[in-house]
Amino acid sequence: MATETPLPDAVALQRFQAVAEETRLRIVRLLSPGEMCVCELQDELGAAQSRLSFHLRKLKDAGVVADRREGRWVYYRLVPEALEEMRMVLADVESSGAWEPHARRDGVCCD
Amino acid sequence: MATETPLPDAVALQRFQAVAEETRLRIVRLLSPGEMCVCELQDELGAAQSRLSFHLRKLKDAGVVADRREGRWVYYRLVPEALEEMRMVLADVESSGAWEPHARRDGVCCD
DNA sequence: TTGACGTATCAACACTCGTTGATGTATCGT
DNA sequence: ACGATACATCAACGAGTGTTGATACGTCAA
Repeated sequence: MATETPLPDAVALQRFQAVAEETRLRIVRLLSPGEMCVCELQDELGAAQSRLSFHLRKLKDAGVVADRREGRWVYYRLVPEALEEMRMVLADVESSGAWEPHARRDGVCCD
Repeated sequence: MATETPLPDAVALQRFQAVAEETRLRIVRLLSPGEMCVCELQDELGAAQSRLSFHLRKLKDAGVVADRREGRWVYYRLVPEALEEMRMVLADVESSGAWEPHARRDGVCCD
């Protein structure tokens, strides 16, 4: 396998995609106070088990949540680093701009 | 506080959805230093015109960008408030957790 | 007016994504 | 061993989303 450029955006993009869905954003908010097992989330969301499992996998693949098995139960928790990284992406975009109107060379924009 | 509706509000969700796409995330980053007209973005992205227009509309509908017409050209710029709001959503989720392992009543999690 | 240019919108298609129901896997209690 | 529970995975379907090419709209210059 050739060294494919890791495309630093790819990870961030996947994380935004993970959060950009109603059920998954609700899951993230539910996990905010602390970890929960799947059955608890199931109660809170009123979602079918396979549906919930599908979304939890999306979040896990994106690194937004992590899981831990304890006996029969699997507990999910947030990964603060992932959320922090997303915030930094947004902060970078926000801060690098001078927000001056049309700070371009004068003349036409298209040649 | 009777705020028993931590449901992800539609606006924040729409904004995350707007950013959670490769082309649109690139657009947001390109607009970071300042506004750009569509043809400039077209050059930078190498995207077809109708495709770019489609994505710009998504971003605009979500309130992530705003546009301004100047003669024949339309300039797009970021809306800092929208980005700030997204950051706050993430910050709220991050801060409200004590990150203590399994801070639940002991016993089973599911009755 | 005419034509050229920049941008938006539309219809059709293709593809991705979320949902559902069934089946599979791991752990526990008896 | 067995059955029950908690969770994951799979296949099929439907719905949503992005792409493409054509067309429409608005602005400017001649």
